[in-house]
Amino acid sequence: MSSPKPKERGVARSASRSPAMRSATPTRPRKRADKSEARRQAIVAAALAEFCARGFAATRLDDVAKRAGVAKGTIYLHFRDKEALFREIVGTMLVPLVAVLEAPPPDIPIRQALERFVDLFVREIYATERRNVLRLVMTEGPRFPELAEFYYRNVVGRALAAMRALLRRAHERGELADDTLVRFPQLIVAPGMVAIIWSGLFDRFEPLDVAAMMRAHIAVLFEGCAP
Amino acid sequence: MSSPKPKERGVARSASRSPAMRSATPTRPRKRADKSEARRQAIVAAALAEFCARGFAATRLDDVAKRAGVAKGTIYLHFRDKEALFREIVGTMLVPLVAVLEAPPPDIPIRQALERFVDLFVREIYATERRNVLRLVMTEGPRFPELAEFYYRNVVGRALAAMRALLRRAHERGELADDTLVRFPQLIVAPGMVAIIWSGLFDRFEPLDVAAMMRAHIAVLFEGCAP
DNA sequence: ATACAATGACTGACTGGTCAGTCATAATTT
DNA sequence: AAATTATGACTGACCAGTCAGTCATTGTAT
Repeated sequence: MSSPKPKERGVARSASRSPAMRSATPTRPRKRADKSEARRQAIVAAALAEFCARGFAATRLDDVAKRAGVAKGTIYLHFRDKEALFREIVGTMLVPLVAVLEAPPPDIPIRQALERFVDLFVREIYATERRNVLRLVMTEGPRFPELAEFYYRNVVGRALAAMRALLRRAHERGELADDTLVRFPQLIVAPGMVAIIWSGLFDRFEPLDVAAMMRAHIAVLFEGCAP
Repeated sequence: MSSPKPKERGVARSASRSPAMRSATPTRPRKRADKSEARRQAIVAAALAEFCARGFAATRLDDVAKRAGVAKGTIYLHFRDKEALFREIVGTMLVPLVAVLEAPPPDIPIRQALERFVDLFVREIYATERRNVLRLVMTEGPRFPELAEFYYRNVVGRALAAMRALLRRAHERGELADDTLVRFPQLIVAPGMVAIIWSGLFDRFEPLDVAAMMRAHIAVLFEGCAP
């Protein structure tokens, strides 16, 4: 938190464009900054892979550097230390998605809204690297209290609040029999979380069709399982 | 698997009794072996706490020894290495519970059976150290393929199979509208898993009443959430 | 019963290897 | 040439695992 060595650029990076923009083709523009940014991306990608495979403590920065095709010292030009690199990864990749959840409430039946949510989850999280990021948060969170707090404030808390608002509106409109789901919005996402854990542990023994399971879940929630 | 140094005693320990049994009170018997066993227990308990708090890679055996009130070398008299100690812990604490699940199927309505299951989960897992063991498996499993396999074969797979059998019987008896839950028994336990993760990450921000949530879950499953 | 010897559980300083983070030097860009 | 960026050998801390030595307990002899 003290030494200002690596400028620890905030989230808004790669936005500016040098005012004295060279007249060269804009498709291969400023050499220096671009290469630097590309390296940064390579490091982030490599680190994500290594952290996912080994966890925070067991990941070696030598391996990250090798995978990124970069010398170890280069990592320290972009990130203050191992933890900063870790935080960059887990703090960056999921936040944008929350905004989608918080978007103006579509005026459709609640069941349809939940089905859209399931689609979004499968498509934008489960089928992408974000799934691994989520798993990282679940597995490393207990050892990084600030990370857990960040996630509660910026991801989980907000997502759950949006979900709750959606459900409450539906309840008020008479689309839900009671307020159970409003009180426990976790019940909606639980199968998704379990699927993420399952995929990391047991998929090789018994693969799980997440999309089917989550659709089935919504169906049971609405229709009940009694005959 | 090779050097026979720590005798790696199997499950059946503390069974034998020296033939030349001393006539002293049987309530405070053989001093040496008892102390040894007590130490072993202390090490296991200390290791469980440390592994839960820091994860496998970041746990120091020096700390385990200190917490157990024992010298580091002593650990190696009881366990071949750090991993053997880890496996002892996670491989021991949950298996016995599975037998309960596989017990002769009680002849009660499926909903009641599931409510019993929820009770069992809350009482015997969530409210005990076993919750932390389960979390350890979820968080460290991806890095210990044999551990994941052991768990699939001896815990998760068996528990899910028992659950599936229970649900299938209910379906055949006409107590369930379709086979959704038979195909995805994970849907029954999902809220429990989420609760375990939640407790490690977010309980300090927003505590979660697991028992209430799981009861609500069963209720929604059976009654549906439509008005 | 008392003394003496054998046992082996326990100890903790030590070793060898690993790895995060540094910095003098080299390469590249301007 | 000056400035910026990248490199990788190096350092020092850290830690799993070892082993020679200690001593309480147990067994044996007097």
